Amino acid sequence: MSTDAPAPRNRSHNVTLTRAPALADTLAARLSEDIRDGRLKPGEQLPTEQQISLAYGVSRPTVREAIGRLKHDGLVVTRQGAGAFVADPNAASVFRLSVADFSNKDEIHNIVELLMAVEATATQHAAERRSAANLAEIRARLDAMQAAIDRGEPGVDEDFAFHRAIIEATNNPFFRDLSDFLDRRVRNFIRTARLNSARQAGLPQAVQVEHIRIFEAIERQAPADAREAAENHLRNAAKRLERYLVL
Amino acid sequence: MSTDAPAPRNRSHNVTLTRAPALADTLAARLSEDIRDGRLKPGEQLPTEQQISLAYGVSRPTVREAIGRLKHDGLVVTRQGAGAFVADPNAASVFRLSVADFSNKDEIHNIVELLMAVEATATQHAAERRSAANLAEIRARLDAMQAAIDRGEPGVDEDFAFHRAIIEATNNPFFRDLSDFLDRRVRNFIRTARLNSARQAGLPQAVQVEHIRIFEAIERQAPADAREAAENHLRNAAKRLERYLVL
DNA sequence: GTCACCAAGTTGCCTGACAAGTGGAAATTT
DNA sequence: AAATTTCCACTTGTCAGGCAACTTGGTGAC
Repeated sequence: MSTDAPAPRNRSHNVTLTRAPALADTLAARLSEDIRDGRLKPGEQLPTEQQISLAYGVSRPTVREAIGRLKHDGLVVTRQGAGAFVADPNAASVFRLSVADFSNKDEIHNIVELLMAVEATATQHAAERRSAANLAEIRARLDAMQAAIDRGEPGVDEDFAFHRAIIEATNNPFFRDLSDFLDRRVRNFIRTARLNSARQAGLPQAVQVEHIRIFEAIERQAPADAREAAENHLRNAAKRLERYLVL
Repeated sequence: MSTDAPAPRNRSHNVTLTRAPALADTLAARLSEDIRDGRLKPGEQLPTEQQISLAYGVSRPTVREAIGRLKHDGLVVTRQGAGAFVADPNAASVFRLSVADFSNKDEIHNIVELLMAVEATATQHAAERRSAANLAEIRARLDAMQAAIDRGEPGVDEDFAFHRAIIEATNNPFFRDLSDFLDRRVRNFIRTARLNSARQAGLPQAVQVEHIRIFEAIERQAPADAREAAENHLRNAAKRLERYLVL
């Protein structure tokens, strides 16, 4: 009944799926679901490491690794000697956004929607409070983009750098980090989905016209115009994305 | 020179700060910085677990735990038999937003700014595509808020639920999760900072008037009006927050 | 020159053990 | 009997050592 039970031999339980998802990860995912779906309520104590270890047929280090993840994500807090407890969601200080299956069309749509919201507002803020240095940097990126176009290149990197310079001008690290992540995600998707055809035959120049409108609004510090220009640009970009998605 | 070197005895190296930050956490933070600051470049191989173990004077399980965190955050990828490598930031599929020191006034300001951007756009989308069920839920939350006010309560929970019902109507989990996090964070700050005085003497009713404007815009599916009403509400809320912050 | 094979190195996971901290029950005192 | 102290079982944090699975580069056979 106590702790001297013979250690269960369960190597055969190895889930060995293709490209092993790592035991700790699957366990962490399960516990994480238990919390999010309310099977484990805030403040409630988790089973002890040993109990989980027995219940799931994995070793304690593996359980510790899984719980460590949850702790890292702010879902649980542990107190040495006492146990592990489900954290109060109101006090959680870390937000985790996982874009899992990027082949899902809805997911892309939702991501792009969030991207539009963040970048449009960021562009507005940039117009409100860009410094002279910010403006110079943005102009430099715009010129670099034009140079790339003149060389006949699609200029994806220059495009990204232009937007990044604008976001930087918001002087808000949360906008910067989130926008950076979303932007990378979408651009990477476009790249891997081999939609580069979208960047052909005069399209870059059309994009550049929209960039210029954004730049000019930021230059004359007109927030409303900047937002509208950004919204227009993003709307068109989303439209181009949609169009090439169906192909 | 090989692996038979005597295990270093370094229990005295225990950093024992107040409320022990856990060895693995500090190690993960250091490695994480190395990556973010570019001392470790994308694609580059990390030192082996054993090397790190020796270098930092901790055991291999601890190193594993730290690397596990980085893996979880999408900063590194590991290949059994090969090693651990810094992940390509373009391919990173998880975004992590950590709101560390919440006593910092700038940080609050930045968070609120992001919250405003997300919720205003979310409210707009809610007006665009709320279902009848969504609308009913939002109305129920609005009524519950009114009931709380009539009972003379501040109705913070009802307020939160009202906003949550709106966000839910966007039908976009990214908006929902991010907004949920930011909202909780700000409200929790207000609570702990004992600014409840902000919720006195007719203020709830003033807030409710703004809520009603938002609700009506969503009801008649007027996106622009909904956004404007939400922006107005959030601007006022931010103003109230600022005012009570200086006290 | 090409290909199969092997050995060293690395991560993934396990067992067993001890230290540090917690909380409640038992023992002691009032 | 009630209050206080002491102590012990339990839990998490960390360590050591070991084996299995996998990768990679080099070596030898052809």
